[in-house]
Amino acid sequence: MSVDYKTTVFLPKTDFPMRGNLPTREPEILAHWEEIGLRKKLRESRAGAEKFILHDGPPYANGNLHMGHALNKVLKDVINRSQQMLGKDANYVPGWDCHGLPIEWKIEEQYREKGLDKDTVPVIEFRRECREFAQKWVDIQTEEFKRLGVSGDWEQPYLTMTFPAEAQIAREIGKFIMNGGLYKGAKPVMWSVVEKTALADAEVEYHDHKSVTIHVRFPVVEAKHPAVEGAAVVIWTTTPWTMPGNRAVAAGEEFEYVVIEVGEVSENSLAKPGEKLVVGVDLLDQVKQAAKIESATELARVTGADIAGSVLAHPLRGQGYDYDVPLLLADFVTTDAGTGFVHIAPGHGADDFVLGNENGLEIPQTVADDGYFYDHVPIFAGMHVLEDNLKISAILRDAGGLLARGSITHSYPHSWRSKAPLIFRNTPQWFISMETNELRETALKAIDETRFVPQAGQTRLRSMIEQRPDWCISRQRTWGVPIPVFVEKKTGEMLRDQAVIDRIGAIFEEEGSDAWFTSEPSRFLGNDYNADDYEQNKDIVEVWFESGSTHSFVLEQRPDLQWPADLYLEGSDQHRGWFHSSLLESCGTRGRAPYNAVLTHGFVLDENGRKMSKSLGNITAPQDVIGQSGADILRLWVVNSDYSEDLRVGKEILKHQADQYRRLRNTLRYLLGNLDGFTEAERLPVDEMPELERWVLHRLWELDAMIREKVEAFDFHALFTQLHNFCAVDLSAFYFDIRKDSFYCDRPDSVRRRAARTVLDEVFNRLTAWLAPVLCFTAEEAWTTRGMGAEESVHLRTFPETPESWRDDAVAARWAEIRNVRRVVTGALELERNAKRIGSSLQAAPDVHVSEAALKAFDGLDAAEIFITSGAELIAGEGPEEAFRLEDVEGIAVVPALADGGKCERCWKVLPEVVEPPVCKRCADAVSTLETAAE
RNA sequence: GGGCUAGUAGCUCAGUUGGUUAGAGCGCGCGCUUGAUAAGCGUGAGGUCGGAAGUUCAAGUCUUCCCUGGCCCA
Repeated sequence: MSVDYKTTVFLPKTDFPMRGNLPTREPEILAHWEEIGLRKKLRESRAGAEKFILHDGPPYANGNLHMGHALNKVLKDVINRSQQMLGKDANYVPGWDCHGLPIEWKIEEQYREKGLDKDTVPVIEFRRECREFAQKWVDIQTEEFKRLGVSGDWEQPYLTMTFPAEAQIAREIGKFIMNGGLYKGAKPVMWSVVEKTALADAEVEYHDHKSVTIHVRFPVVEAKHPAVEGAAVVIWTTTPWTMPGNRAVAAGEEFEYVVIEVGEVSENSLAKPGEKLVVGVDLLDQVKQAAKIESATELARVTGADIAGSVLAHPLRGQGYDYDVPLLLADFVTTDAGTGFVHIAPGHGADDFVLGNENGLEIPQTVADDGYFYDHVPIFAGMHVLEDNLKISAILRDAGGLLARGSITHSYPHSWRSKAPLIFRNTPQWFISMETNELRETALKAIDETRFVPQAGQTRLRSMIEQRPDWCISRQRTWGVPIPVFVEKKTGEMLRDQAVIDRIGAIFEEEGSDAWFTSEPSRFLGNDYNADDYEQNKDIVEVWFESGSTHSFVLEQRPDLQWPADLYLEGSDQHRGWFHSSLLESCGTRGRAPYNAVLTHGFVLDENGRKMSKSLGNITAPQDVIGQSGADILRLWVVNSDYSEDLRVGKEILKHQADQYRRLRNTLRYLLGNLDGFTEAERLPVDEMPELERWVLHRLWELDAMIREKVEAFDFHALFTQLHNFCAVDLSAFYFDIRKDSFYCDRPDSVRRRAARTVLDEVFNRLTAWLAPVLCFTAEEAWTTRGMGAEESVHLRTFPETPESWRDDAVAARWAEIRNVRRVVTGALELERNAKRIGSSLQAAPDVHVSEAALKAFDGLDAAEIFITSGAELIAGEGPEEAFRLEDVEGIAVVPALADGGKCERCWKVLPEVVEPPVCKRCADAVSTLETAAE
């Protein structure tokens, strides 16, 4: 009788498909989670457990997600999920940054398209539209984040524009009002004299503009170097109107300057024969040409360092400009154009302002908001900064200060709205002092007490805090939280009264900060003050202050969270941003950082390490990855990259993620297939297991320890590399391959098969849990496919405890030796295969010559089973000359031979016992139990 | 221009205090299996460690300079 033995073999059986089809399946899994209320169950399951709070840095609500968002949120999710698997209560509350300029622009843009003027729209109406715009993008991004598999409180996220948030932001500013940290100062900003408003950098357009240029003498009054005594330093500027604001001249420290005596000059030259001038060596020819100097004698050469500290006189000395003009050193001085000296007007340039501050210079207010000089400005009062430059240079000429006049057409900033040229103008602003209350010192101490991952973040943040100037928190804008300050008109003093701040907070809490613009000031001031005596500030606070305050209105105020956060996690640009502002805000109000640890990740680049940009056409969009491959593929990319540096992504890299995914998925599938029908009754105690199974348990023990360590270190790259190697090298290529025969052919009640299936069960339980934080969809699919255990979701589980007793270093060492021998055997068989002497390894029965030590490792083991051959002879000794050896494995020699006997039709082994019957004894026995069972 | 940071096989990454022929996984080529089959196993080929100079008995590892990127400033 002929039997189809294939039907008697226990082949893997599972509903878990080989192909993930993730773009379709993932949304189904999301819907399922929604249906069973997974989020609620998760929170309940961890009630009372130790909290792990990763405080979300709010993305800006004004567009679709890009890869940077995806990377950031997936990393956060992997960390939250893995902390959750450690048994902690990792409640994640996502948030959004809703105020600010980019949204204002969008709304203004819409107005322009409709032909409306922003200034004719009531503030409240404008703010309402901004709010709606932000809300729209919050909703869109919520859906996009959810689709990535990010688990969090999407029902109740935090938004910086909710009334309670706005109220708390105002109260936080109030703390700085009360503790004296907030003060009113001034700094130069881009200013449009047409619109009478400050402009942000992004609102500035550059167009060609023709400017009057002047070379001006600054006579040396006190020389630091004898060579410049009696000489005049020459500066060049394209903005004559800044001369009244001049307070210093800057030189380059290592630049070379030349002192000349003027010889002959052209007829209409303003230079005087015999006078001594100082200019940069490289620019001497240009200056001579501009000043129409025909000849000059070089008297000396000096460096910037030589003459620094000299004192100069303003060219209008004696006419109201009698102060000393110091000669300073600055690294922004160049020799590209001009004279090698830069005239410094601290109120009219960013560099000038910083240099002025560093050197304690006066920062004069010379220009009113309409572009006319203030009345208090000597000589120039009433003149216009853009229109009267010729007049200004004539005045300088008459005073003997002008060396030359010219004009230049150059790229110059203009307003994007009015297209009018802009000026840098010193304007009143609100600052938080870095020194009052020792804010800088407190912040630096807080940095030292914070854990940084990677460590380099600490240095970077530290050096920024060390160097940064006072924090300018005011913006002359509309969409944001107003700085809730009243200034007494008579004294110019700001009002410091906690009762007023409390009132403002209470009103904002109910009505939002719109109330600041709609209510009478008396409502906030109460009965103690006369509203007429006070000026209400209309500046809003910059958005970095708002997001820097999220810890106060999210962590402190939600009972399901706690302050400080365990972790802040953002891209490395946030050293200047959120990490920075949160630190300052919290140190200024609470004396310490709002976080215990800070993790930074790099930026997403294309496959060549270039920045992604539309013009390069190298953009990878998360929506496309999800649609084509699935969110789990994107999540896999995150952990397969080293986030401590910049990450690359592109077609080829994503293809590799899909390849790796397939290996993981098939490992799960093989486990499921061979665990079909496994019950507790089949489980075998560890001490009755073969050594191979005990080796697998040892590996699980090792991995368990590794995973817990890597999760705490947030090192998912190392974690996943090892996990993948375990699946590919230890399981698929080794353990599964060897035990395949047992799974398929042993009788179900055999010890060997029961042991192996018990181990598969342990592997499955751990692998699904270990993979779950990353492959959140696939792990769930595998877990629910098996449909066992009380938990309805893999995400409700914790990493299974692994008994210490599974550790067996002796077994590990022995099997390392065994695998070495095995490598030589497979190498020898490969030659046989190439020579067409064998195909399947089961056709072989090699003689393996081994050292005594190796022989001992095989003690009590079936070598043929491990080699997946039909037979194998282990022989102590060196073996014959012609035997196969591997260079890097000493003392192992293999002489291949064909297995002797017939091929068992069921298990395909070639055994002497298979002669008449078509199957071997083991298989005959196994088949008989099946027949018994069938009867 | 300044601060921080990176450049190791086609790809993602390891490479300990400088010390043998620089490793892994994936991909690729070839072979086997056809009972994990749009899977599985085996095996092989790939690197002047961004470049140059230097220190040293010895440099992927230390020093200097240069090139190419990235983030933040100016």
